[in-house]
Amino acid sequence: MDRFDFKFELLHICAQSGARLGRLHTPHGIIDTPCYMPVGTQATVKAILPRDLKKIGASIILSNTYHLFERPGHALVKEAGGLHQFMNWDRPILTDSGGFQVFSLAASNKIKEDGVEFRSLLSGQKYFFTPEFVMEIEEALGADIAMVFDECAPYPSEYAYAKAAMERTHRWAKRCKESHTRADQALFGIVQGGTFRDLRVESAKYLAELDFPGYGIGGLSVGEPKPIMYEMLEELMPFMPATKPRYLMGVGSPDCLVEGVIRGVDMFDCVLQTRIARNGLALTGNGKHMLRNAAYEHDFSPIEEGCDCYACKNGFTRAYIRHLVKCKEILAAQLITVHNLRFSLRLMEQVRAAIAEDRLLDLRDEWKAKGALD
RNA sequence: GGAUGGGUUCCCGAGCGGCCAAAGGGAGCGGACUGUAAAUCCGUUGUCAUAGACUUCGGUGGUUCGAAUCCACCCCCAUCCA
Repeated sequence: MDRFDFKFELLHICAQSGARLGRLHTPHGIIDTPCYMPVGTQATVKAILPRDLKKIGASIILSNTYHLFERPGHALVKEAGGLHQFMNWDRPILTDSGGFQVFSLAASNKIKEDGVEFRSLLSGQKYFFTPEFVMEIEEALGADIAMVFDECAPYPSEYAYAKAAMERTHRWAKRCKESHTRADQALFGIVQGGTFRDLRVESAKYLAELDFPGYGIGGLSVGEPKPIMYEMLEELMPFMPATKPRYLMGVGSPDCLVEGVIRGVDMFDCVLQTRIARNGLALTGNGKHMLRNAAYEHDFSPIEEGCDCYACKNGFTRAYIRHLVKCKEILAAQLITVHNLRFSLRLMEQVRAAIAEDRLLDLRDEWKAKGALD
């Protein structure tokens, strides 16, 4: 494809909260921000059809470089015509770089200056990921947005280590940028720096200079208390280019989504919604409901009164879903997944509307009072 | 009627003199889950209770310092033989 202009329109800033309302243009469509991106690690958002993802308003989904590299292999995805065609999803896709896997599977990996040596947990095979190789994979996958290969320091980390990981991430970001060739794919840099303010600021500044079309904020929500994550966001945000989208990686729960938006985040992704769905936990406007629990045995109301998801609109009751969960029926995962995703996407729709009306803090407080953010 | 194998805590099922309130599953109950090694994982499940105490292994007796475990009789169940 020809060069694509990944224009990010900053439409409005909430007078009450400072939250940003925007619109990101990609080859496969426009994304209204702030947005929540459902995660489809293995080229599928678990337990839901692409058709239904579209229906509930998912404008972009995530997939994973590391997983697809291992299975089925990026060459195969390329042979299929790219990830969109392979998984039958014609809206935007963002691929994570595998940097998080380096961190989350650290026991079996060696981090070196040039890249990371992986011992695959799937096959036992050894691989060596360099920034250049990751770019090759991500280009073969062909997502609208690719992430640079980064190193995500765990929490807690020593200052020296967080600094070293951040600096390595910076060098890798530069190398990613230099080796990235697809003009129809945006490459986002990733801010690191652990839980250290000065590092976060330094990282934001450094990456801003590299001039990426968008920026991930990585290494947060990795076990640190929420106030620390919020503080880091507040510290680094003034140094993020205002005209570029900001993507808080791996976040989050309803409360983190709202608090993130208030602190200037434009994009989020999180596996929580789909994972807890498969474990019987539903998100609602008055808090989480563990539908497996005996409390719902005779509860013939929908997961959430007034919800417009397929499960809630079509007579699927809590009692029935509890039955399905207890029987480990696949339909339980499907129904709760569609609900949790719709809940989160609707939450973001409402957040966007509130930004436009300069009342996001009011909305946050209303939700808090109702328990929606518990 | 005879032979053999069995009857264990909600269920299945180990245990075969003390380390047994009794392995392991299942089921039940509860919890966790935030760039997905996750339709996963963890806890709990006799009673009262802090410790600790008390009642359990078909029934009744017995042997023993001590029995789910050994003995006797009885009651059930399964298979086979008449």
